[in-house]
Amino acid sequence: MSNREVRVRFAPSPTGPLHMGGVRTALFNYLFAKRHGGKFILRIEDTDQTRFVPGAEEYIMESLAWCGISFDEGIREGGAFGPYRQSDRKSLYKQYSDQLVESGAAYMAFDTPEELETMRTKLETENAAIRQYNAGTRMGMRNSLSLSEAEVKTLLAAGTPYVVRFKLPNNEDIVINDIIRGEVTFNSLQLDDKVLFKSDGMPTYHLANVVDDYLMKISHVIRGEEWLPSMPLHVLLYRAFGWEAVMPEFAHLPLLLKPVGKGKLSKRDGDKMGFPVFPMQWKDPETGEFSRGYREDGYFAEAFVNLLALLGWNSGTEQEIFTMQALTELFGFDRVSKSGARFDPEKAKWFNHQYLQLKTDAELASLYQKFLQQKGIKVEESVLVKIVPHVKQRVNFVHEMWEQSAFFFVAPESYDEKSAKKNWKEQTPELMTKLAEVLEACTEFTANVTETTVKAWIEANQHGMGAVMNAFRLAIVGAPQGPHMFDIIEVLGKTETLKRLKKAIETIK
RNA sequence: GGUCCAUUCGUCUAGCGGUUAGGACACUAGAUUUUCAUUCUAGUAACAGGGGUUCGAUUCCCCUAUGGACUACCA
Repeated sequence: MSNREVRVRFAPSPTGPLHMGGVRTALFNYLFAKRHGGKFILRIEDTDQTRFVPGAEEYIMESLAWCGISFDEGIREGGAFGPYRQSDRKSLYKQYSDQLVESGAAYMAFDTPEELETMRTKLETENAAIRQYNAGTRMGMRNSLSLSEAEVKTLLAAGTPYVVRFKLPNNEDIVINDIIRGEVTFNSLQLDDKVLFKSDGMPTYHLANVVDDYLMKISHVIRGEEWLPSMPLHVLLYRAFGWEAVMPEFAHLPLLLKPVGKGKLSKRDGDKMGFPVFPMQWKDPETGEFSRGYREDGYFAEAFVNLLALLGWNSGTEQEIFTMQALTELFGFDRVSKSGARFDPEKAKWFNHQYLQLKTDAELASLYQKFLQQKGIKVEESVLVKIVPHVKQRVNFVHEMWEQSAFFFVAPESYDEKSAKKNWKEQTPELMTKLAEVLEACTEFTANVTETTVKAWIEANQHGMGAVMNAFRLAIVGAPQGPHMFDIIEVLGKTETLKRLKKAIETIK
């Protein structure tokens, strides 16, 4: 690896919400930058004006901020290499395009979309081996290479729209080193003379990306595997510009695949299988349709980052839980795998479970209180601090604590029929009445004291643990669920406990 | 169709010529238990196939198969 300053960029296109695969690409860039004390840059690639989606740019920045992925330079952060939005750099690209045309590395093409379409279908029906617009076909098209100088002049004078195409070498092997994949070989005949500059006055991704990476002194291009096929074009561009000496190194990340079936992970999979594919909720400005997000679904940002980091990378140890800090110290491409990773929503939940257990009771109480507030339930945080430790290990998300602890806040309105049938026998009301007396007599209503007292009473009278406790649970909780009974009644307090017992005795038949 | 990339338990993965092929998620069983969970213990489960190279291949090479990506005046 060269010893120049590490400068990497995340270059999304603001055409919609950022997919979790995109977040992972950003994450790996960020980790690599931090690991090497380099800079991380956000560059917005919006050269296609027709695909602009309002709010997408903000969404990208907010999602990454939520994840704890920060930029050193970008449209908000500023920096010495700006502007960082390609539409704001528009005036810059034409000269580079012209430079290539002048040097003969590129040419002007006047073909209309219809003509291109005709060529493609013709080549397809002919079953031609090469269907690209390149050395094999370009002389049959209308461009500054096939037309005479006079014809080109006439077309230009008439204001005929044209694009600038890269002139690929004929039948040349291009061998490139990818940090993750090693040596990859392409032949120029299989590539095509890509459009570099569009007739609307904007550069295409290919030109803009190379020019900007050069101007921003990018040292490593880290992006998804879908870009691998255009790597040779980009390398050829660096050569054509004479920038090969400062060309960045390339690393193409494996893709995130669907949990089941074929293909890469898409929005549809999330809808179908009930998991988010976006970091945050997104409202489509056109349709008003909502897509769920990890944040809104109750995932901790740390858990989300952690699970993303392990999709395609591993530490080489058996450790699976990593803080962002730890990741920045350990991350390296030598441990990034080459093959695509199928996303497993079940394991995602497990990660959140792990992070939830790591939170302090006070933190969880505070988060849970916010959730309860939205539900219109007002509970003191001091009470929640007592409840949380009894339910946290049973849940993956803060909101799931509700179903595990609702009975703490609301006395049972009805009683689980199945459990009643099984546990509420003829002599149960009498037994519960006695139990109430035993509890009433407890001077201290802690779990410790009540448990010792009640158990002693059961034993002394040979009542049977199951007979008492199952009915007791039904009376207090209303269903066969929840934590340890004596922990529950300690939180409930003597008065409420006795009240519920009494009501159950009167109600359950 | 073409090009490129990939291929270890169902899934994420460790392995970098000699291992009882390891871990995690999920699953199953047992233990614990006042319910449901948790927890603990145990278990099922993989080198895509075929050729080489080698004393020896999961590991290196080739072919096949399968999967994926790309194949726009989109990124």
